[in-house]
Amino acid sequence: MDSPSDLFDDSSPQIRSFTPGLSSADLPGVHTAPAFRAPGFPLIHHLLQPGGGPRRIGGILTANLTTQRHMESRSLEEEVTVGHIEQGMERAEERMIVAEDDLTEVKRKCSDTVLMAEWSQDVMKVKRMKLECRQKDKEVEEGGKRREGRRREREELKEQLEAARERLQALQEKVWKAFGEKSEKEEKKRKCLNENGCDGDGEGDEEMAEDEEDVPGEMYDEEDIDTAEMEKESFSLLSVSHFDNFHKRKEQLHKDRERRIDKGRDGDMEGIMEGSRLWLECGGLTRGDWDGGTEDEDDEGGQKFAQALKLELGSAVARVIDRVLRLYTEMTDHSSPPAAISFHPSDRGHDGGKEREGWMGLLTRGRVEEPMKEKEDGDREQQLKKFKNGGSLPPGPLRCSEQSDLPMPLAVHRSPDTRKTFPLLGPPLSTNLSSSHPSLPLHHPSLTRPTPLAHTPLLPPASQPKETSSSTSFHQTSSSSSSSSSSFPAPPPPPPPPLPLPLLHYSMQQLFSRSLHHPQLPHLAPSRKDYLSSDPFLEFSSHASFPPLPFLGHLDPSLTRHGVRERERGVRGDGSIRGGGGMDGGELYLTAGGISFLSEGLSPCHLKKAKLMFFYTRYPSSNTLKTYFPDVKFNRCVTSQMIKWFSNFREFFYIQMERFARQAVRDALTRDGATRLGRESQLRVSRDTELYRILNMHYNKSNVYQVGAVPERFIEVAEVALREFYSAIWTGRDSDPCWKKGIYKIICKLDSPLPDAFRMPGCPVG
DNA sequence: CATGGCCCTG
DNA sequence: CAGGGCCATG
Repeated sequence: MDSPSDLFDDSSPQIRSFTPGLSSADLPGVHTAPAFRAPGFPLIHHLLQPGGGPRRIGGILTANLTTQRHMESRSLEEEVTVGHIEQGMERAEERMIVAEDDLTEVKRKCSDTVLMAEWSQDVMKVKRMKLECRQKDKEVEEGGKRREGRRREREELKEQLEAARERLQALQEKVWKAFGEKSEKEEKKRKCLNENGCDGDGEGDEEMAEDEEDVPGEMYDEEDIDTAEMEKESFSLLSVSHFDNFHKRKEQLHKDRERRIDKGRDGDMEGIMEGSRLWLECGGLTRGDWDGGTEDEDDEGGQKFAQALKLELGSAVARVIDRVLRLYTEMTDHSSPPAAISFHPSDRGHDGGKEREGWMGLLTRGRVEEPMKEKEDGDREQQLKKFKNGGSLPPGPLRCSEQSDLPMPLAVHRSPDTRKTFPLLGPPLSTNLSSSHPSLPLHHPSLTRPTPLAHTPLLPPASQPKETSSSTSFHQTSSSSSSSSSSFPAPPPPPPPPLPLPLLHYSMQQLFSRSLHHPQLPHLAPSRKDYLSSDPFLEFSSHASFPPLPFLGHLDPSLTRHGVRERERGVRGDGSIRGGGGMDGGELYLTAGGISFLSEGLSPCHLKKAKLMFFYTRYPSSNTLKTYFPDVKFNRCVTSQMIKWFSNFREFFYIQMERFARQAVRDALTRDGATRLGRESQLRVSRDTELYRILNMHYNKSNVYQVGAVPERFIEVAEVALREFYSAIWTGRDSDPCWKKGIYKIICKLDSPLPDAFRMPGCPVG
């Protein structure tokens, strides 16, 4: 039960426990309300400073008592969600289990079985307590007598907290009995020396110092990191010996510290985040604890573990309390239902962390996609609901109305009072595809027009597409028509298709993000699934070999969220350790702060993705690129490189067009008898032509899109280009030095909106 | 200054 | 075929 692998299982329930009820439609105000706590509210972060606990034996006790006082002074009159406390307790328990594991390791060295047994017993007790708590929660929730129930809840919770605290203290004592051969003071002195700035007994000073560096600035951040760290920690527990692990951590610690020193004091938030990260990074070990050298590991290992343990316990309890408090403050701030507030990363869409980060991202980079996406979901769902209920809008293609309703998908971070918006409907470029080219059938799924037009000949003057041609090149593929609602919540009851499983191997990133816990993504909100039903990419997903593209980007914005965070922090190459080298070329980055998915540079993966994107857009704006490469840290260089990519793509494209056009002209000239027919056939770009083969080879080398999956639209565009080239050459316009410009102009208007799936960070498997 | 196109190179 | 350099354009 308490095997290390259970840690994962143990932690997943709490992820699930709150997410399902969190569909944004149910909580209209959630994503609008600033969920992060009101600025200036002190909470008890100062109690949470990690150094405080381990450095003095009474640390935790002090913290707890202070916390208690704090709680009582606030009197906690507002309702408190049992669930959150439970969550906190679970986490505390997790921590304890981790600690327990550590202890097991130590135990093996110290062979103190008795203590171990006691410890296990205690842990079990806590567990049991937790279970009871959970049961009570359910009872209480179902009871419906909110008011009384809450009051009682609070009482019970308080009691339980007390009990937990006491238990933790007891545990502490036991641990210290076992490992505290050295006196606390000695330990402290030693550490002070290591820290080289502390005047022996100055607890206050120490606390202050710790406050500056290690206090988690935002619980949300801490939580996020915490989870990641837990995972990492647990992971490492499985594979690496503790001491190895600790040494690694130590190294990272050093790096971290260096970086922090480098960065100096600019950016309080960064510092804070770093601090909390640092803390968690070393699994609760205080900085400097491991500076002592490596020889006497076994000797001091016990002590250190005890310290780590103590820290873990202390922080866990403190966190629980802080959670409660935070919850309390939030309850007073907004009247949203308790369930709406969750501190688990998995609902980051509705928690303050996400929101904050979104905003931070906004502030720092002006990127709005990430925060928007969250809202989009809600909006989509709302809209869906609206359709179901009111049915005021006609089902089916609604792009025009949408667009009128939605001025600029990505332009502005809309104010919280979200109107119905559908930013996902398409990238900004979609406007290019207005009916300014009436002669060109706009076949792209998301380019549906108010009235379905019959297919019009591609080439205005000379050539009419023949039946065969239209059957191959122009046939409205079932997919394109069926997904005509591509970027829109489709007709009223769209049965959410089953989530494609292969999703997971789209990129290792997913594996590492949350799939670790639940590969099946059971917490998917329905609104998210709607993407699947309405996304043109379904077309491709249905192909066996097409790994269902990156819906996870939406499903699990934590990826991009990490990206935002890293972005905020301005991670440099030196700060990140390139990890997961063999992972499909993905952008898995191990930074000091955890796994990050933000790529500093561009990988072959990105190139592949860009090529696939070329099927849709030949002239992506830099904004589009930024939108659809959320895992790329865009700087001038990267941006221009990517632009350059597309420039190269175009170049190749046009070269081929010209080549084939010239060939066609030659053919036409040589076999003038069959001119007409020959020319017609030459100017086709159906899927069985050489030109198509070449293009596909180039942009879809690994056949991520199976044959036939390449967007029809692209073939049309290619055909247009080919014919333009042909006619230009035929009429001798190519003598003009810039004869291609006109063609470019035409082609650039034929860009299609990119499927939402491309928003996913990562790499298309192919 | 950003961007795109073209030419050229390795 | 990716990318660098150069130039034109806006």
